[in-house]
Amino acid sequence: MRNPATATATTTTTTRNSKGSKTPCCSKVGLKRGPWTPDEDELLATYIKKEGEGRWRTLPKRAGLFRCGKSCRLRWMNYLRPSVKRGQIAPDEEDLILRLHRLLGNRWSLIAGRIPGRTDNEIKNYWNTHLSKKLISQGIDPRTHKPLNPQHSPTHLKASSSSIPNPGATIPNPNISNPASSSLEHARRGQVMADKENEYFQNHYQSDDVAIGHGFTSLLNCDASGIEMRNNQSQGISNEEDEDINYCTDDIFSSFLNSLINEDAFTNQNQLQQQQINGISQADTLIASTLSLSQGWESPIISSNFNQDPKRLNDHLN
DNA sequence: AACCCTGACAACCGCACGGTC
DNA sequence: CGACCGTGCGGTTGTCAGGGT
Repeated sequence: MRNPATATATTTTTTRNSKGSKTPCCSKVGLKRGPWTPDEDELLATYIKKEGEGRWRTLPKRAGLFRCGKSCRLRWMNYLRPSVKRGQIAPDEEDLILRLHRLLGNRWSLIAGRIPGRTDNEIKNYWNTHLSKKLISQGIDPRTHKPLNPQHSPTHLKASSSSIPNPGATIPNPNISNPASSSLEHARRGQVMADKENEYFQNHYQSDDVAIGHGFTSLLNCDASGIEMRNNQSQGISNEEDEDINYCTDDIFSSFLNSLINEDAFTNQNQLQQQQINGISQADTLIASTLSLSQGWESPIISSNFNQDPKRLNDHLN
């Protein structure tokens, strides 16, 4: 429970992040919190249409709003932006969210980027309120997308599926050992994924050892707003790295994700469950391995191409 | 009518990271 | 090199509407 008193605190409070910098927050004197009024929305939307986005910290003052910059940005990004699609999540969107979550985990911004008009916040909320419960009711762990009942799971899946589901769980730290990461199974999963990555990138690049090494991680670096993100990220990096990031076009990102999303195994949940009961399938291994990339397990092809430097890989994944 | 409970989702918070000075 | 700024992300909390008692 948040203490209501903090909303009307009479002292200016700031917190410090790990780098020691001040992080202004909405608890500053005189700043309004809580739901936005139509008038505030109008002020914000009008100002941004006229002056453009950015400089969020000073925007409220310039726009005549008594809100913190973060609050303004959030309101614009999640609600006021013209491109934001309101209304019920369609069945096909729901299906896509499920597939992407299986691939990417709680990378809401990445997931949102694949669903036009939907924001990360909206998808996150929808997941927590609808989809996670739906999966649980189907006996599926929403975090791992594996059967909840350990009795029905293959031995090698028990470790990750026997826990109580926690939809809001933090993505595991790659540095913290994962049961799967220390096993032969991990090695096998990694090799399958490595083969799949190799196959994919060999089909899409002429220079294997260069492209493979950077391709997948570049893809994960891409976001919905791929172009914008590239523009931002490419600033201040070397030419060589810039060239690598240029591999990360929207087309490549799309086609690779689509190639994973459209795997037959994704299309039938019961079929997938049966495969898991009978024994791990290649598609399942691919899913697990792909998921592992976003959740901290290690893929040999990735690490080998990052000079055995998990930190660098992790940096790219994050 | 009043109260309680629950679900949905908007909003907030802490943190991380890249860039700039 | 360190301090600070701007921004984005994921997790958590607050608010409110609607239904049940």
